[in-house]
Formats: sequence, C-alpha cells, structure tokens
Amino acid sequence: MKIGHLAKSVGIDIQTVRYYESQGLLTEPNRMENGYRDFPVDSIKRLQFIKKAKLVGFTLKEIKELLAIQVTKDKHTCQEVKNFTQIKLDEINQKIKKLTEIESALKKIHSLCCGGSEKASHCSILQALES
Amino acid sequence: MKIGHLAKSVGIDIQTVRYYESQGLLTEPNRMENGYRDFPVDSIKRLQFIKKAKLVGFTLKEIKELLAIQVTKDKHTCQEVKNFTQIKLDEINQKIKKLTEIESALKKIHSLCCGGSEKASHCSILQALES
DNA sequence: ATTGACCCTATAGTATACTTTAGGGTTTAT
DNA sequence: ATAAACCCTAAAGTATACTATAGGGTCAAT
Ligand SMILES: [Zn+2]
Ligand SMILES: [Zn+2]
Ligand SMILES: [Zn+2]
Ligand SMILES: [Zn+2]
Repeated sequence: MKIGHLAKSVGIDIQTVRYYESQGLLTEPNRMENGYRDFPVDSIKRLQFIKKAKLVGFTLKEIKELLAIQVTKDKHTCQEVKNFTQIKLDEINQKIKKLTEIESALKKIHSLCCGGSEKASHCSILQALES
Repeated sequence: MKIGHLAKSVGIDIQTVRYYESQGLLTEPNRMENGYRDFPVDSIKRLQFIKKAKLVGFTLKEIKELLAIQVTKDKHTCQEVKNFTQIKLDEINQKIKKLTEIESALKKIHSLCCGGSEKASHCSILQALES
C-alpha cells in the first residue's frame, strides 16, 4: 500500500505519515523497486490507533509507549495498561476542575459588569478568583 | 520583591518570570538602584493565575487576554467587557466540554480493563484503541 | 511525448513556551 | 577580601508536532 493511499484512508497528511515513521511510531515499511514505501495493511489500524489516542490527549511519546505495549502485549500486564490510563484520567480531571474555577471567576466578572453605575474599578479576574 | 523571591514563592523559574515579562504577561516592574527588578506583591497572584490557566490548556496569548479583563469604568464600556467575557466564557465552556468528552471516552475504556496482573494480550483498553 | 498525479530525500521553517549559555555586575556572609 | 549567592542582558538552543520547500524521480493517460 502506497503512502498516499494509506494517508487518505486514515485521513491524515502524507507528510505526517512520514513524520510518524521518522519518530518510530510506524515500523519501517518495505520499499518497492522504485523506492516507494509499501505499507502493510495493518498500518491503517496503527495510524487509527495513533489518531484516536491523540484525540484523547496522549502525546506522541506516550502513544509510542502505548504502541510498544500493544505490540508486546504478552510481556505486559493489564495493570500496567490500566495505570497508564488512570494517570491520564487524573490529569484530565485536574484540568476540568481548574477550568471550572476559572469559569466561575469569569462568570462573576461577567455578571458584575452589567450593573452600570456601581463602582467596579478594581474588579479583575484575579480578584474574582480570590473569593 | 526581587525576582528570585517571586519565582520561588510561585514555584517557577526565574527565567520564566523574565520571559513572561517580555511577553507582556507581567507589567514591567520598577527597578531598584542597582537595576534589579522590584516586583509588587500581587505579582505572585498574577503568576499563580498564569500557572493555573496554563495547566488547563490556555496559551500565553489567551492568558494575556484573560488578564487584561478589568472592569474599569474609565477604560472600557460595560458593553465591551461584557462581550469579551462572554466570548471567553464560551471558549472555556468549549474546553470543558471537550475535556469532558475525552474524559468519558477514556473512562469507558479504562473501566473495561480488568487491571489484573495477567498478560495484556486480552486487554480491552488496547482493543478499544485498536478498533 | 508530455502533462499531471504521485513518490522520494533532505532541509528549513513555524509556533509555542521555555531553557541554556555567555559574559557580566552586585550583595552578603565569613 | 573573597566566595557564594544573587542579579542583569542578549542570544542561542530545545522540545513538540508538524508544515513547507527545493530539487528530483516515477507512473498512467492522452
Ligand atoms: Zn461594566
Ligand atoms: Zn455593566
Ligand atoms: Zn485484563
Ligand atoms: Zn486490560
């Protein structure tokens, strides 16, 4: 399977495929006589895996680690894999919590600002966050 | 307050403080006779806000805008501030929504995994990412 | 035979957000 | 007085994740 076909069927850029290969996220494909890359069919799955994992907030480095676990499944335990996602889950929940704090601070400013004539001269996002 | 003290009390690097100043996230501090920066006390709050906002995925540019929101009657009209905070609120809610989606997707696959010490060949997290 | 679509490598560029280095001057404690 | 600890600027380097460019070869169709 040529790179263009692969890229298209996954919905990413050709350059990105080559980039992923260069970063070790795809194993080096065979070459055809003319030098073109000849990807095995399951590269599609692998790229879809990468895409999905990226979508849920994994970095390429992390994805590489995940892929390494994936290809040597019998050398790793469910516990390892589960720990990995647990850490990510914790991170995401932390983020949601902080965002909610910022949101309510902003909301406060937002509602403060429609009263018109009252003194609001010192109101900033920093002060709104304090209380 | 000297830069080292400030940096330490917020838990970031001195260089980073100077970088933020250079990017306009901190207002230019006064200088002491010897040329050392003399930060006002509330720089701590400002930096803590930056830290928090960064953690939840705001870029420095966005943080700069957030910090610039001040309900100052003499500088902005109520309309302006209100419009701006509304836009930012929408952005934040978008972020929360996205993160929540990612969280539930991750949670779902996370809960499928047995987490046991057996080999990950059957691991449902990996299967879920594959499919 | 030539156009257009495809493939190749290597290198450089982009954006964000630092971090490090080089080469200094200043303060504080012993 | 001298060493450790602190401060300064300016510029270069790093990491992430691409994206673009230059310069060229290959393939299918008209
Ligand atoms: Zn107002
Ligand atoms: Zn108002
Ligand atoms: Zn299991
Ligand atoms: Zn499992």
